[in-house]
Amino acid sequence: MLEIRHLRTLSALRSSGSLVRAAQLLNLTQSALSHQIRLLEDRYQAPLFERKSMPIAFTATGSRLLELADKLLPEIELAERDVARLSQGDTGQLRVALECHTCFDWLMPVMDAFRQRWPEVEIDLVSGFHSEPAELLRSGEADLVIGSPYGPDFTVFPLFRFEILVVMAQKHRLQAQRRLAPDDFSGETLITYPVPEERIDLIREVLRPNGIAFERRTAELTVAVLQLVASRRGIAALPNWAIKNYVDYDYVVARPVGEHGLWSDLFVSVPPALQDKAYVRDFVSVIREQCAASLDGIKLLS
Amino acid sequence: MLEIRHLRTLSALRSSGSLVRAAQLLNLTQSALSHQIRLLEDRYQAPLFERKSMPIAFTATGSRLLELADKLLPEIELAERDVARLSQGDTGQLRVALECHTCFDWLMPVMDAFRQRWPEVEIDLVSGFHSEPAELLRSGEADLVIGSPYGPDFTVFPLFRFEILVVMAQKHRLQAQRRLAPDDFSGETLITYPVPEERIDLIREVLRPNGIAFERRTAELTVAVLQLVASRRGIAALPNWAIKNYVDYDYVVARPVGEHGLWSDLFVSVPPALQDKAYVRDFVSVIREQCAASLDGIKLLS
DNA sequence: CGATTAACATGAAAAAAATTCACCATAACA
DNA sequence: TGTTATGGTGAATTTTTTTCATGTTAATCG
Repeated sequence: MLEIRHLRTLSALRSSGSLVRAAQLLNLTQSALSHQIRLLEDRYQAPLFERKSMPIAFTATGSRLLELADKLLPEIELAERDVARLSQGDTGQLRVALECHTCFDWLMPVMDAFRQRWPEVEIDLVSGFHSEPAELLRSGEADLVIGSPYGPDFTVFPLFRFEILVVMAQKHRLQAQRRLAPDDFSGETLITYPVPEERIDLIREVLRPNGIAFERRTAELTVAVLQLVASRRGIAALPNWAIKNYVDYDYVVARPVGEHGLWSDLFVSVPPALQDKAYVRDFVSVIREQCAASLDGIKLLS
Repeated sequence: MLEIRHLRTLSALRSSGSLVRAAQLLNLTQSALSHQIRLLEDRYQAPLFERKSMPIAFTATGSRLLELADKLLPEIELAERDVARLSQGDTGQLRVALECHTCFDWLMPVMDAFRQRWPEVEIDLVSGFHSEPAELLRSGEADLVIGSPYGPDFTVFPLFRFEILVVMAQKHRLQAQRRLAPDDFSGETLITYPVPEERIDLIREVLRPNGIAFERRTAELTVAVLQLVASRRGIAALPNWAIKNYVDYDYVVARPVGEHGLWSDLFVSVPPALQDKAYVRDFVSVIREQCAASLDGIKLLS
């Protein structure tokens, strides 16, 4: 029997273009999806999509089912939100604190989508870059932190993993290196956001453990950081998605760090009292979905 | 997770008014539905309906989900028919033969619904009352027979069980009996359709085994049979649903036969070649659904 | 060109879920 | 006050879904 689950799979398949990534989106294995699709194809006696192409191409049958999914899935989400409102009451507050400046890039569209879905929940950004986000959570000034996981005191929802790349000006002395080693940073000036050193992955994971000497200079905004980099005042370490456009247009050059690159994981942490709120869970889903769709090269967690 | 199955359950629950009958409609046990509903209620933290009332009354949450079901289920059926058409080709022919005259009563609306759903399938009634329906099937003059099961040569789909009641004129000598025994029929005139004796359940199951002597007279149409009964030319044995209105308006009187009543089972038989055709299966579903909804006192089979 | 990687398929095993079975409780009813 | 019909529940069972381990194929790269 056709089930909603199958429609979600089809939909994820289209938006991700491959079984592997659709599986990530759905928190399933690729194998599970393969079986799932095979069952559907058995049932309808017809293939649903062409696997050889990238992205996959849907057949007429597949497209018809996708059309169904497009009609049904939004209705279902709407209904489930209505039901959640009926039983949990509809008012709420969601003061979001950010641990990393760059997250702004994707948070704004996410918040817009969220406001549409939960008009009665007041969502706000807590401008808490200067104090420790965990403190905001503990003190009750924020309801939700996006950044490192603050378990076990708080309930943690995994978001995604992304690579931190080092950006430098065109024709920088390090441009020749395909990948950067710790020693390469000796004597360089690092442009960062104005946060404590331990909050900067490159310093915490690479420079300090290896005792590398470096200069540091700060800027508030991503564009400002990149502007400084481009004008040869130093190099910076930023998430791959945040710099993609600048790299594509040759404004700056990006290089991975170390053998496997420098990766960072992002989580949502909320007080246990909020963990079952439908709007909180929905907020997490919206982040995951939007980021998976719009941010290149990230890997959804768990 | 909410699934289509749950929406079907909700829908069946509304149209049948009780867990027991909804279960019949869905070919499940009452227990399965009870568990299913409990899971939903756990998930949404709210009851979906009031069990104490008859028919059950839905809560706001339940109603919202029903609203969803009403929106989704028709879309799903439409999509699945479209998909079936894509893979099986869309033309087809369905020549239906009837074993029992009274089935006309419900077959017309069913055929109308079917034509709406499968406009490209040519559905027709084979006027085959005079020859043996099984013969029509074997000779290829009909594609589908409604009546007794013609397995194992043909594929059989169960429809429903109904009670055959004996109808008599007001103040008939047998009216005093709550239930009729074989001997009560001695010397009575039985009004039947013009078909062989072995096709008439009352004769085959009750009168002949007990060696009861009786007269017989035939009429083509149900109204004609009832007219003869009402004007005291004899008694007749007819399905409970066929006579309900006449009994309700005191045109005739109905009595069950024997301790447990005389029950008959109805099936659809098709040649194996047609058994997997989506439109055939859909035809069967439409019959089951429409009859369960509109015919009083029937029990869906299997 | 062989090695490596990435994508999807597949059978068996495991896990999870749905369903049935057997039984209980309750209310309506004759 | 039994009788019947309804729905609930835990345990057992069956079915379905998912994972695991592994295979195949095609593309990529040094």
